[in-house]
Amino acid sequence: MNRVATAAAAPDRRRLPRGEREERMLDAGERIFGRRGFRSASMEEIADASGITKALLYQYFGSKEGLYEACVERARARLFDRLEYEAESASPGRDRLRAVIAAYFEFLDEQRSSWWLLYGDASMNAVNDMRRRNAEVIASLIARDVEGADGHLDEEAVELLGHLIVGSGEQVARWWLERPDIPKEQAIERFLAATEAAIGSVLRA
Amino acid sequence: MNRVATAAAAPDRRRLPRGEREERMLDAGERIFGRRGFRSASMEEIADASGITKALLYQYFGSKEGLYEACVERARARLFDRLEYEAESASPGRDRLRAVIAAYFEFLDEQRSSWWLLYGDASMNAVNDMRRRNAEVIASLIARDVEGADGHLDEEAVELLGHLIVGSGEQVARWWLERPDIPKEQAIERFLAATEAAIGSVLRA
Amino acid sequence: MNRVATAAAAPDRRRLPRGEREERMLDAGERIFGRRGFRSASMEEIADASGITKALLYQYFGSKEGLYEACVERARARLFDRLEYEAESASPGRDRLRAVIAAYFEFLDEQRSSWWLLYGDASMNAVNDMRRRNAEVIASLIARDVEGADGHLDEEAVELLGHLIVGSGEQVARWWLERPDIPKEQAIERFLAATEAAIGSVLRA
Amino acid sequence: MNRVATAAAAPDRRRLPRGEREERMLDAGERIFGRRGFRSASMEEIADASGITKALLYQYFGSKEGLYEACVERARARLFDRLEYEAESASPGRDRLRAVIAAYFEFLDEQRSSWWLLYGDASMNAVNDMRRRNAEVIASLIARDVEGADGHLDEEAVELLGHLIVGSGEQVARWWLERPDIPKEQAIERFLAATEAAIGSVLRA
DNA sequence: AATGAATGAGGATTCATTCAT
DNA sequence: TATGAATGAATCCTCATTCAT
Repeated sequence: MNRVATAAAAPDRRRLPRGEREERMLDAGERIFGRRGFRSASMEEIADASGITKALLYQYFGSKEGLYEACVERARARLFDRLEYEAESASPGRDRLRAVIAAYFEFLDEQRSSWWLLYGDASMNAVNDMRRRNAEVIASLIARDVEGADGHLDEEAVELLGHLIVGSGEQVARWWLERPDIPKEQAIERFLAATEAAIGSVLRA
Repeated sequence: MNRVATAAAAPDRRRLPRGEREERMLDAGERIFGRRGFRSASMEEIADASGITKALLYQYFGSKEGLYEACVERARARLFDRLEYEAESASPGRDRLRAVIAAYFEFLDEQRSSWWLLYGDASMNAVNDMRRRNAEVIASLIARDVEGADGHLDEEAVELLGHLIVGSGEQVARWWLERPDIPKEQAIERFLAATEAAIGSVLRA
Repeated sequence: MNRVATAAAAPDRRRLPRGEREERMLDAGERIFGRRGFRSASMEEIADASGITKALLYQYFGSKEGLYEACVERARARLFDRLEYEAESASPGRDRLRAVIAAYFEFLDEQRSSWWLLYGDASMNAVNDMRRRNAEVIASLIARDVEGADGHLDEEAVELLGHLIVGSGEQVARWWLERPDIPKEQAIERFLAATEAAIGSVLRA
Repeated sequence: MNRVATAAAAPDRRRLPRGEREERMLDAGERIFGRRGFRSASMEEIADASGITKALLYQYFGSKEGLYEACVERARARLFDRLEYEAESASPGRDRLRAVIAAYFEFLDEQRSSWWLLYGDASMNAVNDMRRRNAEVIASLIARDVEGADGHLDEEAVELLGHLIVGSGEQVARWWLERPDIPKEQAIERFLAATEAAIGSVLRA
């Protein structure tokens, strides 16, 4: 019964548009995976947390791993959309780098819940793939700036820098998030200084 | 029964001194955890691989987690003993840094099997604890060198550098181990350049 | 698949209403716990005996202890529903007491299989809790009869009587069930005589 | 080394006379079985608690069940030696009954640790056997008193009384030990009144 | 007489996943 | 589309017990 319901008022069950249901599942997944890690999280708990049944989770995402990947992907997109937007908006050079790094720390600060998906379970392929992709994006940002200035470019040096920055960003984030006494601005300036110096030094060599 | 055996050669069954058995269990643990990750590895498989029964594994290490931690600890010790030895042997400054970094890449190259224990499952506390300890060791190495030269020292800057180097070292390792075409010396020089520049730049700021 | 089955007769597999399955699990639990005792009984065996999988047992009862408690509870209810029904039906005084005691021996005689759940594993909390509750019920039956007659009442004396009767009933049952040569009526009359005398003597004191 | 030691000063290891070692094992068994129940208690824990090795436990008692039975037996002896001593010392009739019951409550009060062995795990044969033996002892005490007075005797009535008293004594003990506010004397008087009345009423019938 | 190393077997519990409805 | 009932397969861990020394 309750079939003909005004779309707006229907309080909780049934008849959510596909997109919205999906979003809720991802929210729950993010929360639970974040809390427990991939292996320890159970589909049961995720289903409960999103208020739908396990069977539906499988209909939407196929498997636990599928759901996990979708969660990681969404979290990554949230971060990188922002970083790329900052990169576009700022003028090249040091300012652009600062803008991107600042946005990164901003993100960490705001989205503590989802950060785990980005750095969490290193044993998952999805996480390592993401690290690789992130390194590539960073490498290409570097390449663009440098190319502009100079014209030629050592591909592999830039690649190494991409990974180096991804790794340092990850561990510095882990550290900073547990040190609430360190002011964000200080962390940003130092990370910026280190990164800029590293890039310069490697590319100049 | 009691087949006539030369006391020395009796290969593996029964009555080994505690230390030796322990070593074999850790070997097996390292191998299997490395192959499968913490959660997917089963105590059964590890027991089989070390030629003993699960029960004995529990008698020695108390729990799966206990065994895992012992494995991580041993692998870490192998690495850091070496790094610290190099740090002692070399003269301060750039040479010392190069010696340590070179030893690090050497280790990666030789001990692919155990590297996973160091960087493997970020969801395990043991791994994160290890990252923290490693960052502290690195920070104190930096501090020693810098103090010598100058006398005062920004504690938190050095701390950040410790974590930054741990993180970049981890991800650069991950990358380099999958790129057999990149010569070790090149990787070392670039990582050295980046690291030295980062240290200098952060401490000078 | 889906062998042509008359909807009604399909004997046991798949898709039973919750209540019915539950009942069958409890039957099996009662049988197996009764045979082996709590600790020696295995969930495996109980699952097999009820024709389902262990997992379902856990879905319904949460744990072995949960299942055990449910079994004890059901057996206790079977007994006490009957005793209380008899107590209501009979007229106060000696007749009521005889009716209740007779019903108790009747129950013992008919439900040998479930009696173990009531007196079985004294080390289980569930059993001790049950003894306490039974003592309370008996105490309140006594209290009602006596109050009617007289008006005032020593609470603690009645409490002691409740426990005394629970204990003697338990052990006399244990004894009588192993002495098939003792006629039920004789046992009833003697237990009645003892109980009535005990009540009178304690309350009069 | 340390072979020729003065018997008195040898601090802890080796060279305990058999009897004393055995006593320590039984002490530990009593403590641990009492705390955990038969099935949950582990030989490991008992060995640790008595400061000797599991293997020795097996050498002395053969099996876990053997050890348990020895513990039960010793505890039972402690109680019944006392009860029988009281029975001998007192003059026949009501005084004797009171003396025995008083000694019983005394024992409960003093030996809370061992009481569990007497009433503990109803699923163990040893406990049920003991209940039977206790019932027989009590029956024979009753028989002796009554015979003296009168000459003839209904065997089965006395037998029932034995079990009735064992059972009520057990449950009343369970109750009283959890009700520290009930004075011992009151409990004794009431239990005495009930028991005497029960005996009288059954034997007269 | 006493030990510590070692084992075999079993048991509870959990989970991803499927299927009838 | 959505559900709740059901499963099969693993997995960790514990224990009584034995045996070489």
